[in-house]
Amino acid sequence: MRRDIFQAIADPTRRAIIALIAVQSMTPNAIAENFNTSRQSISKHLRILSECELINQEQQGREIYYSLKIEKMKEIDDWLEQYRNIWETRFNQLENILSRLKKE
Amino acid sequence: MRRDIFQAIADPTRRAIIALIAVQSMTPNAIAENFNTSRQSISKHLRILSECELINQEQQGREIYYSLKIEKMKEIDDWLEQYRNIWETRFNQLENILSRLKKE
DNA sequence: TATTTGCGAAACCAAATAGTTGCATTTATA
DNA sequence: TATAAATGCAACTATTTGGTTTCGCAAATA
Repeated sequence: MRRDIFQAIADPTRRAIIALIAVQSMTPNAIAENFNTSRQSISKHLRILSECELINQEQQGREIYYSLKIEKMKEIDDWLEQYRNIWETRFNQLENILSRLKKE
Repeated sequence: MRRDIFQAIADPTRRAIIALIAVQSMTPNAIAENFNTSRQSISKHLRILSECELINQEQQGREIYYSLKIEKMKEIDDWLEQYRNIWETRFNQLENILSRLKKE
């Protein structure tokens, strides 16, 4: 069973959940209100996000507040780093070509 | 059928293919040599990457050279932007707290 | 020309996924 | 105390996924 951050963000519903709880912690019910799917399916997504260590949960009485572990999102950023180098190099090369063309 | 860049990078084999062809364009056979899976399964991954518009292909005789559309990777970076703001803010807040503690 | 090579596509299969329904448990409230 | 609300979990289902095997086609080569 693959359980990494790339798996976590592959599903559009999970990306939407991430966007919601990035702003403020929310209960499963409150999250589910934003989708036209059942509360249980949201709970399953939350479990997956939890297994990927992408979210925190805090029990408050009978409610559980979920929030985003923002630092985990940085892992994607780290992975992207190698490609960012490539596209910036290409962009600079393009700039050089353009400025050379301009001079001629 | 979901076919977006997040789907594309969800699979570890596809991430490895992306890493390979980011450096230089390669044929399916050459790519497959780097994995212990069949050429056909690599071809299927290439088709998915193609449907996500993540790769270019260039026919050369009977060989097809695949390369990464690096600018497409930037889409992930754009999506990350919103979260980058959050984690940088939090980091700055932490820094402020630390420097205040230091002064006291 | 006959054979080999590189490739994509189709048919098939097992496992994973996303969703549902139906519980059980704990906490709040009438 | 009885009931309602918030939640997680298990069982089940349909669909998707990643892989294999087999095939056909076009290009290279003997």
